[in-house]
Amino acid sequence: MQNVLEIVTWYKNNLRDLPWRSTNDPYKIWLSEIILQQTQVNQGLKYYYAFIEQYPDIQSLANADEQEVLKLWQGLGYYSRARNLLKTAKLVADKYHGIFPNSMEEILKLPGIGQYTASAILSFAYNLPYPALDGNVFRVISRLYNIRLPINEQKNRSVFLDILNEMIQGVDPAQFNNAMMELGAMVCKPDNPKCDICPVSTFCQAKELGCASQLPVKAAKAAKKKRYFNFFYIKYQDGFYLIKRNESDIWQNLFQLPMIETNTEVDISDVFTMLQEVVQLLWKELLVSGAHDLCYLNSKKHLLTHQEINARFFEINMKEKPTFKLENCIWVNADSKQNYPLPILIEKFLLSL
DNA sequence: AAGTCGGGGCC
DNA sequence: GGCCCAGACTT
Repeated sequence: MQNVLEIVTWYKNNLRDLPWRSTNDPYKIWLSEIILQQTQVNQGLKYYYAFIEQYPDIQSLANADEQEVLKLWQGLGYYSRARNLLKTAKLVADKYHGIFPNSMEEILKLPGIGQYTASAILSFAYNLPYPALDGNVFRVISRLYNIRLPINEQKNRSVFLDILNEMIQGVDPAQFNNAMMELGAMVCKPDNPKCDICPVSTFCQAKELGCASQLPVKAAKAAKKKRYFNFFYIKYQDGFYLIKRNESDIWQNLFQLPMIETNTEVDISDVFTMLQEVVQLLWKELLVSGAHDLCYLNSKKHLLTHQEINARFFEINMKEKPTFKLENCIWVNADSKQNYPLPILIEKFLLSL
């Protein structure tokens, strides 16, 4: 295909001199690919040098301990990459005699290596014709061929791979993959693509249609759900009740004020209904379950995740006829940036009394 | 299929 | 402030 030749030729004349491009040592290729997952080249470069210096080959890495590796990884983010790096080093050292496997089937079994990284290693280290489909390549292909299928939907992946498998025929696989990513990183950028210097602008359908900036398409993420946690501060004698959360949700196993969750903001007229449910919950805990999950504060820290939690507290005095007072209700809006631990939510409420 | 893991660069 | 980056993994 003509556009492939243009891209590869452009790459040969304009490539950045990056250390992992002047080797086909599978260890160095693999290391660079792990470091560069979701990481820009400029950010990953110094970590690559540090790792190569500290661990010049896979055996030396396999002998390292996890804390040492994590220390070297510090600041890069996505720390499971570092843990998987060590796991794979040990695996390759032990089960593959220190030689990186060279088949798709074997390489995909290694921790931290998915479809992209497997293809990258197989092409860069062993020159096998597997197209590497990363964020750059998704963008280049979607623009070149005006493909408006969302790139974050798994079912569309094969559309891109089919095209790439055609393109990679007859050219050097390593150069092809490098060229596509380099084009995406340096020219066909997310914002302000440099179409004026692009070697394939005359082949590009997005360029022709003037819609490059709108590609690639990503399916909208589902709207964040709001959850409404209606807490009841139920006084009894000198104390009040806490009840344990289950383990399949946020704040796993933490104790909290008895609570009814709703998916909309409750009307004050619903409070009595909720209160009846809460009292049933408490009685069930007290009488049926033997109060295993009742009644004291657990200080373990579990942080709020991405969901937006709206917490409302109702003060109930069980000595009298159950009542609530509006002036004793407070709202706590905890968003993902604030990361309120549950104990702090409860504390805020108790301090406000 | 959706959620999670991060720090940095860019608009 | 939102999106993106040489994605993989768990639920």
